[in-house]
Amino acid sequence: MVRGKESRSITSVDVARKAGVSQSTVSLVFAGKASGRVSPQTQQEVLRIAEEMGYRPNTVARTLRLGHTNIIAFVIPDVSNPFFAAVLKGAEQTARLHDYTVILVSTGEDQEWQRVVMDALTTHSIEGFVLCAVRPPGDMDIAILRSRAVIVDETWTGLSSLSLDIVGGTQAAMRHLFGLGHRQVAHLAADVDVETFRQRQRTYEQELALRGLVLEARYTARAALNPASALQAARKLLHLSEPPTAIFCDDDLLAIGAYKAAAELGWEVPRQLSIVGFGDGLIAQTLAPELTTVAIPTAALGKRAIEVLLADFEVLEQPHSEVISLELRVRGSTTAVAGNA
Amino acid sequence: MVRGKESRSITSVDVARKAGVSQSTVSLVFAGKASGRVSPQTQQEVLRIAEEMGYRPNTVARTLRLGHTNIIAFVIPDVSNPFFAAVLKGAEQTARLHDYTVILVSTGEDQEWQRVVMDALTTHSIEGFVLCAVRPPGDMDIAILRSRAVIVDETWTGLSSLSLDIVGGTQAAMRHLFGLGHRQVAHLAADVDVETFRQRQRTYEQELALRGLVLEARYTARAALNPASALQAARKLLHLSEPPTAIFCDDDLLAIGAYKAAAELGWEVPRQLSIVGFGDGLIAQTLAPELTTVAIPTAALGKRAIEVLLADFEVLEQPHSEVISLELRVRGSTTAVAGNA
DNA sequence: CTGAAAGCGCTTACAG
DNA sequence: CTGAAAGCGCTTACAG
Repeated sequence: MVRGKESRSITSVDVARKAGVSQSTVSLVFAGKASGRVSPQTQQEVLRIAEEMGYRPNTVARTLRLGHTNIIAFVIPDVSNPFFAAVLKGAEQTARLHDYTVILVSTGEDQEWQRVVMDALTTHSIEGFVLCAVRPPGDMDIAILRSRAVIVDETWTGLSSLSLDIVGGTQAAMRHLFGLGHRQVAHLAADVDVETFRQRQRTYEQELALRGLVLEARYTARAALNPASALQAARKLLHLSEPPTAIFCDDDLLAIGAYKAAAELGWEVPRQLSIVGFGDGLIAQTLAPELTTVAIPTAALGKRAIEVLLADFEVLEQPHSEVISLELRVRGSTTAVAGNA
Repeated sequence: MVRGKESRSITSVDVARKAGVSQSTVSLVFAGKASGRVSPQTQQEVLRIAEEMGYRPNTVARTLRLGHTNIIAFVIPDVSNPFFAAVLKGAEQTARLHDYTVILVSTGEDQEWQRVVMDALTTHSIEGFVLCAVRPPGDMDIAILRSRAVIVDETWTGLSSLSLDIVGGTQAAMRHLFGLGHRQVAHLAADVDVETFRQRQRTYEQELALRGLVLEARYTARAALNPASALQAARKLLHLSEPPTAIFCDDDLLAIGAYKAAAELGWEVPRQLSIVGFGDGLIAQTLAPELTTVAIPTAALGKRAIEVLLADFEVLEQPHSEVISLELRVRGSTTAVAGNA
């Protein structure tokens, strides 16, 4: 394994020699296919010797022979976003139950992850993909991914998908604010080009229209998914001549910026500014007051992603699509509109 | 790769046949060892045909032949702790530069990760390990890990390590509080049995002793590394008959609980309670006021871990040990002691 | 400059 | 119940 020092490791041949049986016999014992084919005594003996010698089957050889690994790549745009960690956690547990290992591939900002994934894929070392809020690279042949990938929080023609009911979640958030009397509702939008965020934007606009409210361009501010960028964008909103009484944030991460901007101006949340987030992870609990937010069932999402993927491995039917509904969790960051407007 | 449908994939033999050359030639071209051994025209031709057929070398076969993978496992106790995500990010970038892939192994609460790691290791599918705040399982033969693993934020006999100057960091935090006049400094401790936290505890105690302050058992509260547990523990501290004027938290995650407990009592941070954390990730910026905390250079840590590991692969010398110093970042959560005591 | 062949360590019919 | 042997797809001396 390690360069430099070739401490050749123990193989089934070594064990066989020492146990005085054939290599096939050792192999059968370790593959769990020995019952009825190898006598119990022989099995015992083989296991004992193997243990003694510290033998462990080489999975690389096994994979080459069998033609499939047991590795699923979990592809996300950014490891430092806690949302993905939470989904991964669910995925990993479920995968482990089915004897699969999940590896994390973080694409980062560079679009170059295509290379990584293409390689991994076509290189036969990865069996399936969970694409979490990332799309396949544009120039990729989708046929190669078919029934080997499930896309989460996105959709893609030809791939199984697990989408979130972003529309429903956004509606719940907006209606909650409207119900509290807010009419000047701003949108702190994620400046990321994926469908999940475009849906929030569209629904935000539709909800305003449904209430007969005008959509004002200056009420939408865009920010990258980090607190610093969110703060800058939120500042712009709060410094408007007629500032919003509530902000709908595309992600809890962005809500951090809204809290900070409010604090800078000495505004009290929620009395002078109501804030709604999207996600409901650690951040929502960390903020004070705790954040009213659209909860995404992350662990369940990860679990389901693996289940769908494994099902896809078995049958080559149509891609499977599933929508997961979202609930608004009302906490301390929203209240009835006051005299701020 | 995928069960069910054996869409046999294209191999070097297929390419060779179509290109009218031998399989060896194709192999040499793709291994980048063709120059001077295969004519440029032939190379061109092979590449063209391969491209046309969608050929991609099978890395599993390559690994079996070569005897080493290019996979490093990054082992952490909990994916949902943002600290690890940050370290991983640094590790991943560096590994990629050296053509290694990092996979994430999260051990979870169960100690059963030993099985996972042992398997992975002895199974020849993983080349090296970064153990991040986890120790090798007790019953593991360390020889097998030697020069294949680097341990971060921990130490272990026989393994290269990257430790943090926890003592220095804790001293800086305590001295900062003492300098502000605090004498009743509580310790919100992580209830996790790893050296990094034991060091904080010891240093906390030593610093008190150095100032001639008595160590009061009730001033130390233990909590699991999540906000809910931290809140419970922090409550205990604040409800003491003589509550602390400052709390030193073993981790930023625990500081969340301290903020919450203070908020419950209507105490203002830092005026009525100073709080110091440990970590300095997203959480420190999310809390309001922003958290004074001991900063751990996560990205640099991840980067260095990979570098040390790769160096270990090359030479079989003594394990390498390195200590990374920590800086206190003073922010808004600490101030001079008031009349609260 | 090019090819035939051995071998990495397994799994699995096939024959006894 | 057990073994000899082919083959997964590469890499790399070795021979020409």
